[in-house]
Amino acid sequence: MAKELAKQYDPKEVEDRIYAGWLEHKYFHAKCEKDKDTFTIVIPPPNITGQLHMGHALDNTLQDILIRFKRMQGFDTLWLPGTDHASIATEAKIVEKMKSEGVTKADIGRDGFLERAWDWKKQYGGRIIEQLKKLGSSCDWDRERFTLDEGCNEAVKEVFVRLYEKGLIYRGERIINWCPHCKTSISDAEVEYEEQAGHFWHLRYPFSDGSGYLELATTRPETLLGDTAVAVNPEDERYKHLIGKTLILPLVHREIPVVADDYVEIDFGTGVVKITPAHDPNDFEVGLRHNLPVINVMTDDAKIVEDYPKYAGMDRYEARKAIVADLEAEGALVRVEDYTHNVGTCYRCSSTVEPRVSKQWFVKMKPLAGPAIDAVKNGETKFVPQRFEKVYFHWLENIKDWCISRQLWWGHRIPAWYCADCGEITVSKTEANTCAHCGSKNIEQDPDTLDTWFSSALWPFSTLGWPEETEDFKHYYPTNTLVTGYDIIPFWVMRMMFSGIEQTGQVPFDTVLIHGLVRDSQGRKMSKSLGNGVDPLEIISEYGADALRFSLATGNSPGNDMRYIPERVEASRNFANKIWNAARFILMNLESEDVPFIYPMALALEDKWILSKYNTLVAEVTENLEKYELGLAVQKLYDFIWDVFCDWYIEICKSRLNGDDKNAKDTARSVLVYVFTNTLALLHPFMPFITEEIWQSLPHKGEALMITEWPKFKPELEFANEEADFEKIMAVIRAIRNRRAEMNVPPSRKAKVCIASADKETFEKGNAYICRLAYASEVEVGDSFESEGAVRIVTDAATVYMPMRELVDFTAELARLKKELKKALDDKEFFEKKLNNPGFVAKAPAAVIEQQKAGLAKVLDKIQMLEGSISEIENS
RNA sequence: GGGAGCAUAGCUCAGCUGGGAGAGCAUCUGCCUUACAAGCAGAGGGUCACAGGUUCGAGCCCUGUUGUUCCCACCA
Repeated sequence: MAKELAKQYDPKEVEDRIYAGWLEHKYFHAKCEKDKDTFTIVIPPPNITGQLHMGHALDNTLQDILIRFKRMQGFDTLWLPGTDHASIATEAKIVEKMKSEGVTKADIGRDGFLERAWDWKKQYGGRIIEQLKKLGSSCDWDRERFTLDEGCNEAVKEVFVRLYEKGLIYRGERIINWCPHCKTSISDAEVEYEEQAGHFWHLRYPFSDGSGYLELATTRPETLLGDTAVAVNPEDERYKHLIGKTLILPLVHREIPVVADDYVEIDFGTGVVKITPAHDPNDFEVGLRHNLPVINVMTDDAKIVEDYPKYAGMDRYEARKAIVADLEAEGALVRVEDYTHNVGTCYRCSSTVEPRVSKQWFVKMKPLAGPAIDAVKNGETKFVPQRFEKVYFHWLENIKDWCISRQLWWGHRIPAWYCADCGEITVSKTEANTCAHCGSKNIEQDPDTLDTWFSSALWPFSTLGWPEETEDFKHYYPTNTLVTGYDIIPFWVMRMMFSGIEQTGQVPFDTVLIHGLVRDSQGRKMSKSLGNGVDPLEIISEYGADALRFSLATGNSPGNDMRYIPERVEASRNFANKIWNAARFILMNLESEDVPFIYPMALALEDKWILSKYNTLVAEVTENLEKYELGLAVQKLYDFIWDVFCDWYIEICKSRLNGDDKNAKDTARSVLVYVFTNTLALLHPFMPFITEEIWQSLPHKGEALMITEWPKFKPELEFANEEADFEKIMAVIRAIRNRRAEMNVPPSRKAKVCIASADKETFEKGNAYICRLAYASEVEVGDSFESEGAVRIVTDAATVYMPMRELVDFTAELARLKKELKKALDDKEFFEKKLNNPGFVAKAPAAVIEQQKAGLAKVLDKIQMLEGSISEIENS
């Protein structure tokens, strides 16, 4: 940065250059320093299909803030990046692309498909990484991982085999959620429910003995083909006597029993439920209890199977129409009613999920859930904010076995082989050639792959080299903070917790920092279909990454959703510009032989004030960051830099900088540089680019701001008395400005300012800048002044007289002073009431009582001065 | 049906362990004061949803009500 700087900050010119510099010096690289405490974050790996969106921008901004903060604090920090193969999402995209070329999976086969998938990964997998760099993410790119890379693959196989051998992974025929579009099973967590308008078809099933009918209702008449019973509640007086009788299933004309089961609600509908074990999870349970046959009526793309020739090949909705028509023809349809109900949909493609009985692999969850619950209950891992523990507990406490097999090709292939001779399963970490049970070579590997979340669940340790006892694993595991959105708790956080505990014996991280969603300016979810998404890259190119990061960090509290408001990014950009200009000012006042700030030096009152303020800022920002109150920290930095440092301190320094006193000038310069560069350090985690750029061009020690030491609170910089004294001067300046504005006096019209105060010493110190900031021609400090024809301004420490006779309306002046007096008397009453309250004096903490007493004393002084001024006017 | 969040200035939101309500934007007034008009100085604007309670003291804690958003469950 040259000494002649542009008036406006141009992030485009700075950001890529600064980032390249950091990379070149390997500042992001974790060196596995054994003597240091570690701070580790593993990135929530974005999908390789993905593009950076606002959610990523928020998530990664928060992580980068924490990592940069801890790095400056001297931790051996590791932010481990990577991407997720996202089996179902990626496979869907590739299939879609193939479709446009007229190619199907069957055409090219498994190997051909995987080849395409890896090409895809090569082409798009790096895209989002480049986008994360634009944001300023200080990830250790040398350690970048991929959920499907060799190491992760090893970890997956290791875990699968371990769990299998412990009996925690099993294969079984269960009812699962099936997506007919993706043609794969999906887990319970991957089903989203949405309300849909539908119908309630009231049907009647005749008794086989011809003794009448039983009426029931269904929302899915096509499943009738698979009915194997009808159920009633055992306590239902209407139907008790019918239990055990048989009915003739309409259309199919199969004989099915009437069974009794508690699951049936007496009060809902007719109190009779058709039971289709193959296509409804509740019915499946009923079926198990009553030993009912399971009849699958649908193919993997939700068409009716060939067993029902009339409907075979129809998809479920076509079949529904046909079946309803036939039921009507057969006289089995009583009536149709409109009905809205919740329908399960696939979280990836939104197709209606078809519950289906199928042979799949499952993880037995109960034994794994217990320790994961305990780890949070006993505080080994805590959620920020804590309320999300409830979500976590709720999921784990009600968890069902996790269906982990997917009928997909892109993913970790299940390491299980089936023997054609003895029918046994061989599970092995390495490629199996012979059946472990009978030695036959006639074995074949399971064609399915694992749920993409199976590998994500291992991410905090698989990425560190586990199951090998690597140096990285020993040094950096367990990790510290996991940063993610609340929507990912059931998919990922929970699974990392039980996997980490089960596999490594330790929780994978000590803190889970939860953030909300970034919504559009109207509070709607950003989505492709609404077209309301905001592209972070466009924002970065228009306003700069720092401005985007700053907006995302400001005014956001953990766990709460936030809206993306364009004006806020603009405000953040303005803030960056403000900092830039403060830097310009300081630079233009520096001289080549500039003196460093070495305490103690001959500090002026205002120097002690700013140092004291800065010192408090250090303590507060550090504490806020340690407590994950990032929004509070950044707000304080904003206020300090803009309102305290720029609007007051810089302005005040101008008189010394423009003056002839060399020592005073040097002191001002060194304090300016000291406070500013250290404040840049505090701001660096939030706005890394501009702070680094400016810091580099100011006098500094060290190579780069991002690796300098985090500022520390220094007792020797605490100046409580000077702070209070200086506030008196500020109050006077503000009061004068206020009065002048009210009287419409332009700044160009200077006036003499006379300050009468018991604390003359303080006001004399401020003489020079009171002149400057209060538009005074000269400032005189004394015990009392000739008041005739003067504007009177009363603060709690001084009475100010400004001789401006021709501008003063004394009637109005008197009214104003009386109004202020009234206000002061009210304040007096407020304090006295408190201090005269025995309960308050007896129970309130001493500090609070002191505070009230001090307040009262100030008000009393003010009242005295106001009364003096009023009587002066009245007597003149 | 169960659970959670939110309700604070015109708008969007902060408000840390309870101690006289804050910011940004918008509005109004006056300023090109040699770092910054993406700026400076000032002003107006709030019964902190409502009703109770605890407390010397409540935006903050407790109970209830209303409105709103979300998550889970799924009565076929």
